[in-house]
Amino acid sequence: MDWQTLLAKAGYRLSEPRKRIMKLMETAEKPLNPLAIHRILREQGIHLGVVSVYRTLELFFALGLISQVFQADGLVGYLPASFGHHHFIVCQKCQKAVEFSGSEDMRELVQRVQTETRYQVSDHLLQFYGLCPECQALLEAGGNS
Amino acid sequence: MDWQTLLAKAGYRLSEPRKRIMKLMETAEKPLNPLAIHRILREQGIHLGVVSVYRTLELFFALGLISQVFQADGLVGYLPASFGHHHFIVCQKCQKAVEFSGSEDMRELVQRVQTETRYQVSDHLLQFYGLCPECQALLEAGGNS
DNA sequence: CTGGCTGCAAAACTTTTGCAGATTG
DNA sequence: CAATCTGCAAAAGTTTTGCAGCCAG
Repeated sequence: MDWQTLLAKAGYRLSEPRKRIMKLMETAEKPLNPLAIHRILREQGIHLGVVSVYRTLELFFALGLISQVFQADGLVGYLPASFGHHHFIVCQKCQKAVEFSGSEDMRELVQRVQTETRYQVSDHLLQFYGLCPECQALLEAGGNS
Repeated sequence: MDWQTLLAKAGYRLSEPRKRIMKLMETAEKPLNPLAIHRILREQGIHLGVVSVYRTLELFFALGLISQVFQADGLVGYLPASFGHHHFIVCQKCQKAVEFSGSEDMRELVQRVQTETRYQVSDHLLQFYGLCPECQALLEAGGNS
């Protein structure tokens, strides 16, 4: 089911601002926060109220259309969410992020942590930080700055 | 090496506000953000400028004395950091958090992700959310609200 | 003593709220 | 058309900056 259908089924309208924001999110490679989205759209000549950006992101997030990503510097951004668990790896140089699949590998760890801490684990947050292929190549090519 | 020595070696002074804040952090069970720390200390009759709290936390974090914790609702708080990698499990009911050890179990996963994404992994963020023993007991006792 | 540190005030920035008017279904 | 949605304005909340005076080493 595409997001427009999902939105409609949940009783929401397909407005122009929502279309614009989703279109941007769909192509986003880096985590975007509300003000960044507002700024980028404005640079493209699309002027939305900041408030609408906040409200739209809140809605999309509640509907599970986008995920929150925690950046190494503590800021929080959004990225489009595919289904299932959402784990991202973020490039520390260019911020480009991609999703990777699978929390299957974590079952053992979850077991161990439950035994060790006596907490009952119900969810987890897992992100990796590193270098994307492009930035690795740049560094190897000698762009060592 | 204790934090006071570490602070001194790094060329910083051991001021009263810093002592107060570290004393609070050392006993913190839940992630605390700057304003919360300011509020708690004020409730204890200790009045610091909000600014000092921000600057002190920034310093402690830079020195690795405290860690950032990402809460399920997207807010960021601080907790004391023991050494090595800092992984926390946070209670979704009372926010109490404890550290758990070991990223050894993640080696395989890191390998797989590196192959899958072609990113070079250098760091990771791993947190669990769940129920602490106390909150589990409360729920079982019938406090099902 | 003296350079770093605190805390005030104020500015800058981010996020939320209330409401009139535009827009979607 | 009617209810939802947008966007402005303004408020509320958070974080940063500048600076005078204080204090740890």
